[in-house]
Amino acid sequence: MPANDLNALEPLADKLGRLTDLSPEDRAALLSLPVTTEIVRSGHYLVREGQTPSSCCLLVEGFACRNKLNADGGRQIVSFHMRGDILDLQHLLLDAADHNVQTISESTVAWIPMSQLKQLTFERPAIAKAFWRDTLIDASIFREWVLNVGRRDAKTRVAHMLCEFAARCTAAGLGSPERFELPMTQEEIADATGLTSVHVNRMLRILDEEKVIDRAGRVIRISDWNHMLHIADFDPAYLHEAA
Amino acid sequence: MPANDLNALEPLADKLGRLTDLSPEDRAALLSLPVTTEIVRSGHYLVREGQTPSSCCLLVEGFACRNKLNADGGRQIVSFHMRGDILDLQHLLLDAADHNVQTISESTVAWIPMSQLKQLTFERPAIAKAFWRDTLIDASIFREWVLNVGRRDAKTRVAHMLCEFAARCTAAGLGSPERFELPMTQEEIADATGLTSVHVNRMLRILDEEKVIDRAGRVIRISDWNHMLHIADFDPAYLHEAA
DNA sequence: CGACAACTTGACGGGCGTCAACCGGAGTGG
DNA sequence: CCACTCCGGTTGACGCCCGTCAAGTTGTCG
Repeated sequence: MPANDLNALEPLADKLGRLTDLSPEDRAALLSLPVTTEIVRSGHYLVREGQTPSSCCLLVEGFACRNKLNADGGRQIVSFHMRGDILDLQHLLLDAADHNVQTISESTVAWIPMSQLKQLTFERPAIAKAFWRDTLIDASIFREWVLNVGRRDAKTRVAHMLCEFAARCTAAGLGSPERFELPMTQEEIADATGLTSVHVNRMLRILDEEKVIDRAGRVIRISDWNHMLHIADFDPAYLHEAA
Repeated sequence: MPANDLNALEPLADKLGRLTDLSPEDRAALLSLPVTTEIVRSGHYLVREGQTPSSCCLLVEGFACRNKLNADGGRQIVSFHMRGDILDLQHLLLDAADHNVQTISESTVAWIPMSQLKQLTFERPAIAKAFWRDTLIDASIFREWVLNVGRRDAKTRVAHMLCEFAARCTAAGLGSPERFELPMTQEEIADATGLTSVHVNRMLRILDEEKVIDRAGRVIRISDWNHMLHIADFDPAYLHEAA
């Protein structure tokens, strides 16, 4: 658990570099943040609803999700995250966490003291801008998820989730539509799409049978991406990936 | 259509003042923004998906919603807005609109040139902070909506939407749980909750019959707020209203 | 008083949840 | 090296919540 691992911040610097133009000085300032890295198992809670974190959690390797629970204990996953994503940037300006953050695979995370992050955003407007832009893209993704769970049928819903995950993996350099690996269980796909794991399984089987996707365990191959986009009602504009 | 209506910016200044501490100078700078006000009918589009607005739209009076359409033309409302809300702040940093913004009642809106807003956030960190905080709260509300449409049954879902609307109206000085008025049709409630207008009607009748709410046209009275919170699975923490 | 939008209610059907059983692979311990 | 456990995945049977369709009512505005 090194106290200051430069490599841990690289994925973040890369991601912010995709969001906005960062000067070499901005990038250097970012990379010199003090961090504590940690390896955690799948299912580990990084933030729990109600807490007021004093450190900010950066995902260096692996996958995580944000989720909320309803009164019956039903879980709704509201987003998935991967290498380079900051998982609780909102606590820079909000007090208590309004949702949980949990790993869905073994992961490496880096903790950055909130005070240092605050200072960095104060001193470096370009970095504040990149963070704000990241927040706005997050919000856009949430809006698309409201549409996905509210107004699409089960098959389209699952396909859409797969498309978004494929697109984001591709942007993060973790695969391509032609081949990427799902880190999550079918139950987690269900919690993300507002379905049950049984029905997710049925929909995946149908997508496979109809040759929309090609499954081998958790490895997904999508040979006809345009066809998939159509089936999934997926338009990547909401990801705002073009800088 | 006055070119510079000071009163139009008051609701915004009040709202930002609730989000963060603004110095008198910050407030004055905000209030001196050039605006063009306009009165529009219910159903008017203020922003359309795909556009890249050059002005930012502030809701001065009335109500609006953000919505997205799926491939079948189904509409999903992703948020409601009221006096003092900025409707497309995201276009400060994002290019093309990823959703529509539409009034749901006759409304007064104020257009602020994007360039002026950008400059203000550049010169006044406190205002940038307030805007960022507003963005973060928006995102929190979207997350709760994902949970609402994904993991709650129809009755709870409608009740939750009513609770949120009541809470936000109360914060904006537009009513109280004991009495507030819905500006939207039952079809719009349906589009916000991922249901159909027929089923929304059934749920409202049940909530009324069970004395959870008391309806008279679009006027809602909730005498036992704690009971309503329970029925609706509503915890206002996600609104982050305490400064 | 006619037109139209919003609201209301009933009948019926289907998409998805629930329940339950079984399979396969990975990890674990004897 | 095999038995056992456990988690995740798979499949079928059945039922309910909510969508669909359709008709009627109310209220409002011209």
